Amino acid sequence: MNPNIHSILDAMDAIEAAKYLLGAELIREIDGKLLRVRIVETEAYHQSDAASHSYHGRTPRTDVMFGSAGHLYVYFTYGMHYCCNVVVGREGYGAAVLLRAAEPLEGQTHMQQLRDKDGIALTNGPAKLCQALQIDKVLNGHDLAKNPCKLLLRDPLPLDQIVQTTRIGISKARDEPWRFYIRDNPYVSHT
DNA sequence: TGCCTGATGTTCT
DNA sequence: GAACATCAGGCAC
Repeated sequence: MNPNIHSILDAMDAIEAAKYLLGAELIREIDGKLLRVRIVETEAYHQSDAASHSYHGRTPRTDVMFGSAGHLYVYFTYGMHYCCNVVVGREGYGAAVLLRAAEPLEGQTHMQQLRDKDGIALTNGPAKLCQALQIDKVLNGHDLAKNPCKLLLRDPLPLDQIVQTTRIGISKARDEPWRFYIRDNPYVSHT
């Protein structure tokens, strides 16, 4: 049974949650096919973070980020890519954890078809992950306790398996060490 | 291996 | 009208 992800994530700030989500599984169901991945890389974003979408306040776009924890915040970027975040923290505070990379556990064949790629390139980047799991704006605001996209929390990883570094792919607040990944995992996008 | 660039939509100023 | 939490392909070294 999936524990209540809403109450667990509601009680965490983005940084705690970014660490906690490492090792968690994302289960996506598409046309009866099951795709399952293990999250291996995350980034924390919150309201007092200049690189966060919520930094400039609540707008129609960032609305779900300010909503209740345990929901999916999907946004479109660079004209061609989606990225997905897990909303965390209490309602009314704009915080989320960007899912940057994951390790396929089940349904690789279907992911290959969606991505037209194979191997590491399947899910080793935020937009790649979304493509492999067919996550787009339709799922923006989706409740991760429900099908067709569920978050399955796992026991927190031992701290010596988690690497904490500065974030990548952004221009603001580059120096904040709010990126986390699982040590020695080949699917981590950049080390 | 590593830099540079093009593709391209949505949001906010 | 510019910025953007990106990716993949091309070319130089």
